[in-house]
Amino acid sequence: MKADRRQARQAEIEAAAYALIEQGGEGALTMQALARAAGASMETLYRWYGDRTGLFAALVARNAEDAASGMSMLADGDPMAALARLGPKLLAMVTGDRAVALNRAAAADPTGTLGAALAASGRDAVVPRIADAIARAMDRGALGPGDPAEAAETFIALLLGDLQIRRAIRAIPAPSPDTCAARAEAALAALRRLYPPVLDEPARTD
Amino acid sequence: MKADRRQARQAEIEAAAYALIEQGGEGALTMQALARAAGASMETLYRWYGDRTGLFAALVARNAEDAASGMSMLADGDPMAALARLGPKLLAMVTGDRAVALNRAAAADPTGTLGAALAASGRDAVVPRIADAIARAMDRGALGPGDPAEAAETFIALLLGDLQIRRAIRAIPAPSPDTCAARAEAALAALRRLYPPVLDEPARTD
DNA sequence: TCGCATCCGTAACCGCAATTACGGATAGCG
DNA sequence: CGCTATCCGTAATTGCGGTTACGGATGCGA
Repeated sequence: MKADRRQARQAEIEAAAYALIEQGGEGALTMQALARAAGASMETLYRWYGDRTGLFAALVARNAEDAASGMSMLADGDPMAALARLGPKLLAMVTGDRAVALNRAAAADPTGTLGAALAASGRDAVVPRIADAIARAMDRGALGPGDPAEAAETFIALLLGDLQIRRAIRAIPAPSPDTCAARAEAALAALRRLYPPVLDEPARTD
Repeated sequence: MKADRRQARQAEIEAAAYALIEQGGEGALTMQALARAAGASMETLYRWYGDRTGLFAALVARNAEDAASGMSMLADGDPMAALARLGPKLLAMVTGDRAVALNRAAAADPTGTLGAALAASGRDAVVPRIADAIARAMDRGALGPGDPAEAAETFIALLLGDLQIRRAIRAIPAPSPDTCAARAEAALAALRRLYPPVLDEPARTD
């Protein structure tokens, strides 16, 4: 099987895995169920992914790719506008069925491998970008001076709060897009009040 | 077995259960291991708790009792001082090994029973108390006017952030008491800046 | 065309832990 | 003193799902 063909096949398998997860929870993602749903054999699954944890690690990696592609908005343009666009999207993503299922799987993994991968490709990748955007906003005067890393942590705390753990334990349903938008807006407004811009020249829009 | 004797025996069993959890993770809490550690029989465990989920529910209930006893500080005296004392304790509790293990167990429970119990006896019990304290602080002028419930949510978000889910997936170790204290202080300071007290008479101390 | 590698489908194998069953001991109680 | 209820200790039972094994099909290079 040529390399690109195999890439495509893996994408199919992982898509089937996510379909199982989103439909029946991460408990529904058994190797047998995946083999049947993807039309693959056990032998292939184990040859390609090693074991069940490896499969989940691959899912984490794929999720990270998808997430990163939706985050390019942070790179350029008005940083505050970028944060305003990022907030709802990020919130919806981390409280979505996929991310929640991955979190549950990581919580159930005694080795911590999955959790480390999830954190590395998720939070640890996103927060520095947010800190960069905040630093640019501070440079422009759209936010008052301060430690960008600390401000980014505060923003994340305001935006996400404890929603993820509450989702993980099934205490709350997935928030609606409207809820995500409102919460993101409130988080950004609070960030502005915690780092109030100096008065004379509030911001640029270039 | 008389009722009080049985109460004491249950307390022993549940203490043994927590000891197992804190030592080897929630995966180490098997019914057999608990029976041996507590010197109890399978028959008794199943007669008293029904099944494994029932056992965890009992652990949640006991944890809630212990937590509530440490929260009486919110009732009286200076509300801001009460929040200042509560913050580090609450943060240390929800990121402690016990609470994290219960969260993991709830995440692994497909029925959501455990998660509902955990939320009801935990967050849903605490946040209204915090809102009450904030309302009193607003009345006294120690905080500026606003919606106490909303302010309580903000305080929780600032205090806890996403620490719980990161603990659950083993992305971070348990925070030290110093870290808890610093974070709680920062959260309260931020709350003051988001709800700045009016100038003339900042607070009372009665 | 032949041989090899890889894949599919299905069927074992296997360990683990929840759950159930049972015999012996002990305490309250008429 | 027997009787009953409850508990302890240990041993089956059971089901589930990860993992492994194997026979047949398919494609690809020599």
